[in-house]
Amino acid sequence: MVAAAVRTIQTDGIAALTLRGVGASLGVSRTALYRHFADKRALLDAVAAEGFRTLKASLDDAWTAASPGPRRMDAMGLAYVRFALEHPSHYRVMFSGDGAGAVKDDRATQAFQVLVDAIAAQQKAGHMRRDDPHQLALYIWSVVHGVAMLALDGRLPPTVDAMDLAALANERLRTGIKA
Amino acid sequence: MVAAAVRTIQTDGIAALTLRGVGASLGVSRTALYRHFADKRALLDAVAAEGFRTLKASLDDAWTAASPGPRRMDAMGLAYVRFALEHPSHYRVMFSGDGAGAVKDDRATQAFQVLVDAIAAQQKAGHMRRDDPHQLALYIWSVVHGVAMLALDGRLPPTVDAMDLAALANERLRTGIKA
DNA sequence: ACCTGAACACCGTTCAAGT
DNA sequence: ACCTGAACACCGTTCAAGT
Repeated sequence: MVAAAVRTIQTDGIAALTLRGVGASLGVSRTALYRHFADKRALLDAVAAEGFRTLKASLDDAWTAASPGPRRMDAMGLAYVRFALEHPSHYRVMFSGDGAGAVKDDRATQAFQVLVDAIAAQQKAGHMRRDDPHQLALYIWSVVHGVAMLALDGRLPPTVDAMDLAALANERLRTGIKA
Repeated sequence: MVAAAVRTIQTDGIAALTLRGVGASLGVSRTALYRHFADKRALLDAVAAEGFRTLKASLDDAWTAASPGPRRMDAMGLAYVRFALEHPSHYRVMFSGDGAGAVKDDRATQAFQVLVDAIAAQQKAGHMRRDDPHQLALYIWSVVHGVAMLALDGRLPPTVDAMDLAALANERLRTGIKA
């Protein structure tokens, strides 16, 4: 069900996500979805939860794979933007604003925690200034989220590659918060 | 008409913006709007254009009022985030994704140019590293846009003040791009 | 020129009813 | 337990018709 929803969002955009459509693509009545989800929001929350789960995994992998050193966090920053570019439908739903469901927030917090932990590690290793890790994490999150959203909303000039901007952003970001 | 649309978006959110509602709040039939706007998108484009116009004015004012020096750009960064917080309905519509209308892009480019010009000025004054101003502008835009979007989407912890985060972001941002 | 009412093809959601 | 069809209260949009 969630998979079917993601599929339609991917091909036709989030606005085209309709319970009737999801039902039809599953060969089932529209109202049948109400046996599994309270309403449309609940379906979207499930999509968002799945998104935050795979985002967390991506960040974890990037951090683990990166070799230690002052540039280690760059890998996570790039992985974040890459996730948004490769899963635009998930990403859009994850930050669709409105209200924040409980599940959604839970998963989001876990993904955020990966960032906070990485910051603490870099500080301990003497690679990053010892500001409050939570505040620093919010700042870093803002940077990569900003790059991701501008790219997804088609706000970057056609000549600019989103991942190039992400690389530049990570470079400047690191310079600004180094120890 | 645009004012009526903005009013409803402000009170009830962008999803509740309905042509019938706008018409009713103007004491006019829903279909009457089609004499003035091609469709709903055109109405939203008009809202976005108005938003970009006032954003440009805010940035201009902030830059003009700020005293020269290495910290001069901070005023613009804070003004940007403040605009988003004070005009959330406009801001949401301005970056609602989908497709980019021509008018919308025109105004957006003008607002963006204020940033590019400010960067060039800071570079000339020896306060900022001489990277390509356009790339630098996209980076700075990403930072403030990220802060604004996280704040508007309720993604910041309740304990965190959005303007405080904006101030921290500007501080780290400046450190990362200083000459 | 500007507005109206009816109509069309959609929505999400509810509910009685089926197996 | 799971699904269905009809129904309700909405949408955006079109169009013939009014002044």
